[in-house]
Amino acid sequence: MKSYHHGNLKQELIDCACKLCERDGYTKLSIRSLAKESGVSQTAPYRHFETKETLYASVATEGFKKLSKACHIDADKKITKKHLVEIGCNYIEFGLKNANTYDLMFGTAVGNFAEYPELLESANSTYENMRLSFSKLASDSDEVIAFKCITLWSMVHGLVGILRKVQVVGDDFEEGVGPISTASIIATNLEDHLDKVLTGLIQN
Amino acid sequence: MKSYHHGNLKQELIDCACKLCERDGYTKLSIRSLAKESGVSQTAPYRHFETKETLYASVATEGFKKLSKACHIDADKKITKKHLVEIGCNYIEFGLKNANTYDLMFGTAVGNFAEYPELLESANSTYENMRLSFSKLASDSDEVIAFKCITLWSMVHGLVGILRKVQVVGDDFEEGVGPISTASIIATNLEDHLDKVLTGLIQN
DNA sequence: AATTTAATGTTAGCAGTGTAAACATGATAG
DNA sequence: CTATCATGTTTACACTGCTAACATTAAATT
Repeated sequence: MKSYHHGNLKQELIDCACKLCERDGYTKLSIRSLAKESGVSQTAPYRHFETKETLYASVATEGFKKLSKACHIDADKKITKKHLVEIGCNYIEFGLKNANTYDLMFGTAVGNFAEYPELLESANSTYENMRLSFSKLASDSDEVIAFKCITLWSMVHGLVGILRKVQVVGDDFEEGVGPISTASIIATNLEDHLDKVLTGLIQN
Repeated sequence: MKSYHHGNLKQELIDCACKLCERDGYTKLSIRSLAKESGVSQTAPYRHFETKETLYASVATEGFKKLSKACHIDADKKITKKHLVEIGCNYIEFGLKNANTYDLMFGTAVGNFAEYPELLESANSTYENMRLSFSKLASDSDEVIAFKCITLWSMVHGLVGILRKVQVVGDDFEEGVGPISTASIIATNLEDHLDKVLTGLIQN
């Protein structure tokens, strides 16, 4: 016989939401189905999440934590360009392998991060980690470091978007000239590619 | 007295959808509200759009046409790096000024472009235009041109995403070091920025 | 010109959604 | 032991995408 109180509902809902979000995309996720999945009444989740956006925020928070971890390289030692390439590759790999979660993190489903302290914290910490890596690469000023950081971020973020989108666009172009084949070449030589575009950004 | 047949419903629905999509975001758009707006019964749109995704596809198609136009530079004459920077700036400007439409075009709301011939055509033609511009810049091989094109595209696409996202992330960093202030510097010096990152990509 | 057909509209209704309000249960603090 | 409060349930509302059956009228065929 099951007890009236679940005991660990909030965490179970988040875990389940993360799983379903990644499997079907966040648009397919409904609070009701989530509740059913956890064997609980359809409005029970509202005791833990004020609105659906709050739930989204929790899933996105988990996403940023994972992204942060994926992009972390443990090096007290001096960081080289190679490390940055590695960070970029890991970032892109995360974006491609967790595409649906990535959409939630960088789309408009959660309107204002500032309303969700944990989300804000995890997102900022992802940025901060990247920034630290750059700061270990060269003795640039803080402003220059921040600049390089945003630039790298937008590069890898853009690659994730385009590499994904291009797979969905028909390829009635000549061999080797269309977006799909081109993107797939880039995708299979990610390291080389990142190395190349990073060269314009940093020296050494 | 109004006639039973509207006469131009499909186009009116598309126009209205474009407007509402851009104003409120595509998630807020409902077929029913759209129908009401056009003074027609709630299921009338289904005579012109099989599913909601079909409607999305039409809006996205309009978006790609506008983007294509925004990125077009008329130059039979030789193209320079400056022109590419201009294309990039126009692209980013479009993405920022038509953010909600841009989401529809590059998000997952329309799953498979190949199912919507007009959308496919308009998206591919946007790419083809960019490619042509690059081909007039230098006498590279087709493969190299395609490569540069995808690279530029992912750069500007990424900048659109990050510049937008960053505005939504709280900025509890030191002055000039956080993502918001950094991004805003980039945004207000877009030309310089693009020029810099493009330099690694092309020579001349 | 008359008639059939196909395109385009309407009405009614289903199943699913987010969310609020009122109530039930039971863990915990006094 | 009792009162409180977090957490669960039931019920209900307004909204959504979409389907089926029917109505109207423009266009095609005879």
